[in-house]
Amino acid sequence: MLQLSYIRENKEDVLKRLAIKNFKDAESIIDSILKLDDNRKLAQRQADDVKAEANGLAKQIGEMMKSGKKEEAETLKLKTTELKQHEKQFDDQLKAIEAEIQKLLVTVPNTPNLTVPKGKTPEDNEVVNEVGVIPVLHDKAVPHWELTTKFNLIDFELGVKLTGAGFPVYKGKGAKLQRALINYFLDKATSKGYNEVQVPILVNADSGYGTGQLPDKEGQMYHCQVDDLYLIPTAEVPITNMYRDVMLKESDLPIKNCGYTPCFRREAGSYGKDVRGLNRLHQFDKVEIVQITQPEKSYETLETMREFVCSLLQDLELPYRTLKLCGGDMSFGSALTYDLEVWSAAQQRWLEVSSVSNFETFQTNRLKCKYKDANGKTQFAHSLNGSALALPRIVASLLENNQTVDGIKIPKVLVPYTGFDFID
RNA sequence: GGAGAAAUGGCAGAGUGGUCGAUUGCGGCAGUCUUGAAAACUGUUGUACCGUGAGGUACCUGGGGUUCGAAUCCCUAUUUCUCCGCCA
Repeated sequence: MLQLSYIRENKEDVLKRLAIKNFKDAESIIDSILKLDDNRKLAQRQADDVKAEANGLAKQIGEMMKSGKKEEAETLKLKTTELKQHEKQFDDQLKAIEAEIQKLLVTVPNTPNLTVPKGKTPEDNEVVNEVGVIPVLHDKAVPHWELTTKFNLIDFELGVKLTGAGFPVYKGKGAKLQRALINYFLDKATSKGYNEVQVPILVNADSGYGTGQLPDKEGQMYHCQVDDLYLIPTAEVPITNMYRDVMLKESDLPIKNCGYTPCFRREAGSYGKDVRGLNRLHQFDKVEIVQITQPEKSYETLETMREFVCSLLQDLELPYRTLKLCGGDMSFGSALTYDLEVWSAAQQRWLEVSSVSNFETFQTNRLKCKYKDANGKTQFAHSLNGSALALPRIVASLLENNQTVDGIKIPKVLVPYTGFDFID
């Protein structure tokens, strides 16, 4: 959520940036917000004045009662009854305006960084680099959904029976490979100073609002209505919300957390060949990294996070490319996002495996996560997060890229974790 | 799941209808003393909003109510603790 004072002071800049994100009706919404805020100020002043008067009278009544001037007190009481009605009226008015402002404010996306490329579709994303060698497969090479069946690694049909499409059952070496990747990712993150946390995978609505999934992505999350809890779409939600309503000290920063969780996404509206096999699932595993930093350090931090994720892909010997997302392809709350995509050799396409973003104060404003700087001034911290990494598409490209006529090679770095170096 | 108790500032913990944004201690910050530090002593120390300012308003877990006036009384939600039951 943008800060109202920031919008007021930088209206032109905000509009210019929102245009990069192709946010429709930006000007009319911003104008409505500012106008409502003017009304809010007026309403508060009226409410405060009435309350001040009532408070003063109550104090007088108290003194009169004490000194035995009962009759005078009774006359004053009559006066306050009238004031009370005004008070309620102004209060209701104020509350209504505030609710209206909030309702509009949460629909405004974060302002992108000025270096974000203009554009509307994934085709407009800027390719930052391409690393690694695209493998040339043998004649009989097949996509991963055939390999997982052939080597009995994943049973998609069984998942359909247990739950539905998009909930695969991993078996044998397939299951072990999952565990190996998770452990490898966590070990590497903790070796870089990230503190490992294990968090709930169901969160309440406050947490959903805190990181911006609500109200923007309401329909994308599984919702347990009986208890009004949401299954997390990413560990970002619980991990970042650990700092909701928290006042940090500057010496606490940067905060670096990592955590493994399953992730749940309804993916309403997705279908077709792009969702085959492991390409798009309703439940998948992911290790997430989250940082909270001082504002002036967040972009530097974003780069180190991106480099960290790249190092994982290099270790896994997967060819990848880095994209700087254009305004139209960025998420609601992000100010700058890098996507990392691995090459899927049998499908002949790039698969997104990580998204690394700087949210600046967009989340911390909602979370009310502040810190005291060296001058004793409190201000919002910046929050960042990135996938490091999401498993399914990593598995897809590992299997496809490393297939030989006899079986599948496991990258060296994973062998200590899997206990095998070949699947056949 | 049943019965009871509780929720106050960064922390601990007073406060049971008016003079309470809230005693006190610890912690933090500043100063005195000291070569420096510790100890001791002195002062200071919540957040948000409105107002050019003086100042005003709100907040004692959240929400509602009673009252001229609520941290204090009532209702409700949530959480915690104790006892009982159940249980990976």
